[in-house]
Amino acid sequence: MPARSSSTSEALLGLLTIEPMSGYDLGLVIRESIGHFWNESYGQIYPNLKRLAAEGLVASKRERQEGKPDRRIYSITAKGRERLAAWLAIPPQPEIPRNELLLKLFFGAQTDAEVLIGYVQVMVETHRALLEEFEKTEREIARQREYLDTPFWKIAARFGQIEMEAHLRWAEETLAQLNKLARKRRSPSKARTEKSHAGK
Amino acid sequence: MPARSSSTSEALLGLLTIEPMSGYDLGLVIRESIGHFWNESYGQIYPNLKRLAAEGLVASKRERQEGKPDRRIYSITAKGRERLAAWLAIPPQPEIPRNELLLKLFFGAQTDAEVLIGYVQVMVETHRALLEEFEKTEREIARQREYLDTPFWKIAARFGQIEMEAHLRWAEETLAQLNKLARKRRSPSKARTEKSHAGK
DNA sequence: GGGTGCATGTAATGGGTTACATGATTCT
DNA sequence: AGAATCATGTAACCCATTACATGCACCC
Repeated sequence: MPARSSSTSEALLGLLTIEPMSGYDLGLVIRESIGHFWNESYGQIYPNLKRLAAEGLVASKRERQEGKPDRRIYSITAKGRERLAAWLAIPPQPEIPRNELLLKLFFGAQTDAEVLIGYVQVMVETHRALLEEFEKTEREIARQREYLDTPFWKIAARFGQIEMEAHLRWAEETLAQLNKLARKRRSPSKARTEKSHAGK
Repeated sequence: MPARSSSTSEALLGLLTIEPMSGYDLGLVIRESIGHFWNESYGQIYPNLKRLAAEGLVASKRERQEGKPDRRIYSITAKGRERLAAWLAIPPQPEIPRNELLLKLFFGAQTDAEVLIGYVQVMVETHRALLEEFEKTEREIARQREYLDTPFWKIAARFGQIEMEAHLRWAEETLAQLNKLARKRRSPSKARTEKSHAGK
């Protein structure tokens, strides 16, 4: 999506500071750690690891396993840590969001309020589940013995919590609004059927 | 980014229900209406309009202007409205966010807390400005004579407000945390220099 | 004369998801 | 025998940003 530069390889380097891992592991770890604010597919992970290895930013060794296929374990090198540090020193780029729910709501006059209510209700369910996940993550981090990384992981989990709580509050407010609109449209009492076009 | 389907053309169709517009106008309108949750560049707008016209979803006519170049004004057709309605009936896809600030914070143990504090402070400033923008947008919508679209625009503006407020609360909490960490690291009292690696 | 705004486009580039391909082993 | 999990990878596709190209008119 960005015409220049993405932080995919830096995300991989960062995860490898926690522990040496295989590409497969990285995929799993991403999903259950940074997955809520940073995603990577295997189609990105494997080619990126190859490139990182070619640049000497990670080292790899084959590991034999019993009853399972061989794994290629990657670990970050000193050079890789330098690259990660350099990346951390660059101010983060603001994200350009693409929120399809909001887009559909913005054009909500072009459809039935009932449909929109359904979308918001689905969102409430998923965000409630996400909130619980973030809370669980925070408790797990708190339970662990504290080391250098934990305060930062907590900060990320807190972001998710606070944002989900805010979204749920908005959803409640929005559902009330949409219900009012649905009622109004169903009862054409003094309802003026205004043009939806602003016209000239 | 999505391998299949994006809502770019539907966003354009939706905006054309408000008023017939040129591609140039669409770019401007996007920035000042849906720009906070949906962006399109001219490199997307113009080719998409062409495709929409070829499919008969929009009609175009050239408009001569004095002192300015000609404009090609697009308006949505009946077929275009059908397409938009069909799209609105499909549940919105959840967005996969990519938040670089959170990613850098997650790996915060690999750099100085001072640097991270700077990033969060910049975020506070920009989000405060955004909050004001959303509030201004809401006031403007409220001031306008109400028609079919306004309640939905308000809903979108409220989302921005509530989210920005939440982010600012998180930022305050996070700055307090980071300051504690910075102080702790500066004074190596009984500070155990634990390994940042989880090891095996 | 040169910068800025209006206006429409195209091309290069790069990134990301999905789908496909392969193959071993364990469980049912 | 067949499904599921572990594991690594490639290729097709598509989409989005950026940069480039063009040209007119107005203002300083």
